[in-house]
Amino acid sequence: MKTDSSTTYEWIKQLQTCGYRVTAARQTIVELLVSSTHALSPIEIYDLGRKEYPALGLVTVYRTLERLDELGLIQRVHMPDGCHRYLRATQGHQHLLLCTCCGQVEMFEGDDLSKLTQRVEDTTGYHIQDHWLQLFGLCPRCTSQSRQ
Amino acid sequence: MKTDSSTTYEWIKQLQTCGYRVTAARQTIVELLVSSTHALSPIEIYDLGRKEYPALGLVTVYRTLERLDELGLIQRVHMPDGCHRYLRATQGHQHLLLCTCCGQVEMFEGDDLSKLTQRVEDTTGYHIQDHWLQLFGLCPRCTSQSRQ
DNA sequence: CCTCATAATGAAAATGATTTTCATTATGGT
DNA sequence: ACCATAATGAAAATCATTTTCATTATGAGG
Ligand SMILES: [Mn+2]
Ligand SMILES: [Mn+2]
Ligand SMILES: [Zn+2]
Ligand SMILES: [Zn+2]
Repeated sequence: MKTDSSTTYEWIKQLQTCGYRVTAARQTIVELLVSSTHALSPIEIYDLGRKEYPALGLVTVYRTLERLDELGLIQRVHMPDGCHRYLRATQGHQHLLLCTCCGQVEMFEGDDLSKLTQRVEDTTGYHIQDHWLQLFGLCPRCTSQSRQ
Repeated sequence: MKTDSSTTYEWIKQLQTCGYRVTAARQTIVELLVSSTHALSPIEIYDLGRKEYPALGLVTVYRTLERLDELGLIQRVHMPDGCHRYLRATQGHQHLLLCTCCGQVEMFEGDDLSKLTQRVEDTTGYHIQDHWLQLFGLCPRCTSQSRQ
């Protein structure tokens, strides 16, 4: 089982391997993303990050998110309001399930959209490159709370 | 076959039925949305609309889109950059297929995500309420152009 | 048709997220 | 230690969207 700190170390090492420098700002941001159970907005990362490293700038948060996204270490979550949040990427093809109440994010895999994709290609003549699939619902905790 | 103008009339009538007033701004915006083959951004609607009706304000575009969305006459398209576009809603449950090159939007139906949804509910304990599914690809025209 | 309450509008300002600019600082190869 | 330059943070700019507010236009009722 991978601990958060070993993952943090690996991410930093990957940044280094790609020629990026290791900085306090990046370490702070990486630690937050590695250990968070829900998708973080840039502002959240900024606010949480400054508790650890008060000099952190919001712009650096955006720039670091860009790098980590390039390296495939995090993934973007599209929120209904159009803003973005970011989440540790997992290995393999996965999709997201968001709690509409508390924001908790769960991943799931095993969608097989190939039949659907094939049929849509045949019907429309499009050449399909990518897909977005996100599910929305209530997490177990919010479900039981709303039932009262 | 429904003509654009009869659809425009119906939308206006629906607004009226719901107690909204019929105005030049709303007629202009409705006409554009009814006849467009691709998803329009608020700014596009504003720019196109002012050709018809120069006094049109961008705020009114936003407000009218809100109304039409409430009535289920249009649907929101989530773009990769986080901005929104709007498109005539179709009857029944449909999804979008966007050309990543020219922005053309195609609708398709017949996704059956119920098995997937059920499995994810069983696995995660979430109570799933909704889903987003969008496909991205190249439309036939853009496919042939990019092949040269 | 005329009146009038008020829904709707557009201009301007405010907001909030994200990006750009730029002078300063910190990293890491030498 | 030195130094080229990658990275940073502050401030300003940009862009989409929302709020505020004074003015205008709609449509119900007379
Ligand atoms: Mn998938
Ligand atoms: Mn569906
Ligand atoms: Zn929840
Ligand atoms: Zn195209």
